[in-house]
Amino acid sequence: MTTAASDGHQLAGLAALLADPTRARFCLALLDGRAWTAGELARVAGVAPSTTSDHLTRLVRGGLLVEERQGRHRYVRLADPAVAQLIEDLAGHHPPAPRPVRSLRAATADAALAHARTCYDHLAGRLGVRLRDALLDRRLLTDADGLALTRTGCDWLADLGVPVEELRGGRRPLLRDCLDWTERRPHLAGAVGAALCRRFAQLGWTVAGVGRAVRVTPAGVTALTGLGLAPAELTPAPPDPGRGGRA
Amino acid sequence: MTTAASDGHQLAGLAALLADPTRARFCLALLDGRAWTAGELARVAGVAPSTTSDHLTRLVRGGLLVEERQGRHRYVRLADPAVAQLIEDLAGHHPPAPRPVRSLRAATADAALAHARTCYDHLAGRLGVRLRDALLDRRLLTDADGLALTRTGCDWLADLGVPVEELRGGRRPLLRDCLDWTERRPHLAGAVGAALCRRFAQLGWTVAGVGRAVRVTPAGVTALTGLGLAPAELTPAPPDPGRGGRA
DNA sequence: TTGGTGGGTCGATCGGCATCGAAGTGGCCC
DNA sequence: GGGCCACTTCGATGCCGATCGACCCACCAA
Repeated sequence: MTTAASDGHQLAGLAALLADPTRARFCLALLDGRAWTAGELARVAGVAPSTTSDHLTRLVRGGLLVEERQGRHRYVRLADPAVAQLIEDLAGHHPPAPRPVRSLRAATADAALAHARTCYDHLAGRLGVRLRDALLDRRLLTDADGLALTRTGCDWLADLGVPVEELRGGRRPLLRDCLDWTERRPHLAGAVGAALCRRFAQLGWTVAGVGRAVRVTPAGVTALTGLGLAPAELTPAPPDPGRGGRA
Repeated sequence: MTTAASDGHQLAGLAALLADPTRARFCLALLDGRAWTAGELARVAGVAPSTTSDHLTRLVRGGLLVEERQGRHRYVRLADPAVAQLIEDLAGHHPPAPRPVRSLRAATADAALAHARTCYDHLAGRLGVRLRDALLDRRLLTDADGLALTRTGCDWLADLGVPVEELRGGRRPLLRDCLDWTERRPHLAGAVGAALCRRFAQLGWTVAGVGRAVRVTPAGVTALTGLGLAPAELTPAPPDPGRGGRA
C-alpha cells in the first residue's frame, strides 16, 4: 500500500535529530557558521561532556554536521548551507514566545543581537532587514517575479568588489529570503547575501561583536548611509528597561 | 548566556511533531493538499484510531494541521503552504534509500508516482521536472538571477488563462524550486506552480490517478508536446522488472 | 615520564511517549 | 427509537532515548 517514498521513517529520523532541546541548541549555536568544539557546545547547552559527545556523534551520522579533528579537539560545523536553511526555516516557523527580561546584561546582549547579527553566513537583525529594503528601494533588487538582481544591482555588486559571475551556477540559489526571528520580516540570504556579509567585513564596514552580534564601524555607517539606511538603524538600541513600563 | 531566541525548545518542539514515523506518514499523505479524515489516515499509517486521534490533536495544537469537523468526521489538512514547504524540504533533504521491489502491484504504483504526481498543490515527478526544464528552454522562465518569469512567460500564462497579476503580492513566492524526490532535480512550486497544476486539470490536460498520481490525457499530450516535452515523457514507464537484471 | 586537559565509552537510571483495548460520546440513517 | 459508525478518552504497558558519573584514551606541555 504505502510506497517507499511515502514511508515516514526517513522524515521522522531527520526530524528526530532536531527534536531534542540540547541538539536544537547546538544547531542554533552553529547557525553562526563557525566551527565549535565539543566543549564549547557542552557549555552553552549546559550538559555534561559525555552527553554532548553522544549528541554530536548522532548529528554527524545523520549528515547535519561535519566534524574535523584537530589534535585533541573535535570541531563541528553545519554540513552545508542547505542544512542551515532547514534549521532557519524550522526555527523561523514559529513565533518566538514573548521573552521575559532577565537582567541588564542579558537585555544588552539581546539588543545587540536584535540590531545586527550573522545568520549562518549572511547578515540578519534590523541591519539585515533594512539592507534588503534599501536594495529594493534603490532598485538594485526586484521582487516583481521572484527575487532577482537588476542590471544596476549587478553593476553595484561589481563596483563593491563582489564577483557576481562566480556566484552564479552554483547549487546555491543566488538570492533567497530568510525570515528574520526578531524583525519578523525577510532579510537577504543566498549566495549574494553571504558574499555581501563577507565583503562588508573585508571592507571594514562591520566587525564581529560578542557571539553572533555584529557592529557597524564608522566607515560602515558612512557607506551604508549612502545606500539609504538611516544612521539610527546602524547602532544598537538601548536595552529595553523592562516590561511593566508604558506600552 | 543564552538568549531566548537561541533557546532550543521552540525548534525542538516543532521538530518533535515530525519526529514520529506515524505522524510523519500523516504529513506525507497530507502533502497531496487534500483534507483527510482521521480514519483514512489511521488506515494508511496502520495504527489504531485511538492512536490517530492523539497524534492529530498534537499536530493541530502545534499548528501544522488545521481541522474541520463535519458531523462525525474530523477532517484535517496542512495548515498552509509554508508547512507544506517545510515538510517537503525535510523529506527532500535526505536521499531516499534504495528501495527493495516488493510486488508488481507496488512497482506499478511506484512507476505511476515517479511519472507524475501532485506535491501538495503543484506537479511533481518526471512530468513536473520536465515541465520546468521546458519553460526554461523556451525562455518563459529564467533562473539567471533567481527564478523569474520573463515577459513572454507572463504572456504565455495569460494566454493559458492563468491570472498572473492575482498571484503577485501574496505572501507566497511566485516561483519556487522544490526538490523532486524521485528525479533528484527541482520541479516548479510556488504560486505559479500551483496555478499551473490547477489550470492543467481545468483544461482537461491532466486527471487524477490513484492516490497522488496524475495521468496526462490525450489533449494534454498534444498541448505539452507543443511546449517541447517528448511524448515518451508523458506516459508512465513500465514497471521495473526487478533488480538483478542487467545494469 | 608525568600531569593536565579535551574528549569518548559504558552502564544505570529515569522520564516521556507511542501504542493498544475497552469503554464512552455524539452524529447519522433506517 | 434503535443501531451503527467515527471518533475520543482513559488507563496500562512497554520501549526508546537523554542524562549522568565513572573510567579510559589521546594529545600536549613541562
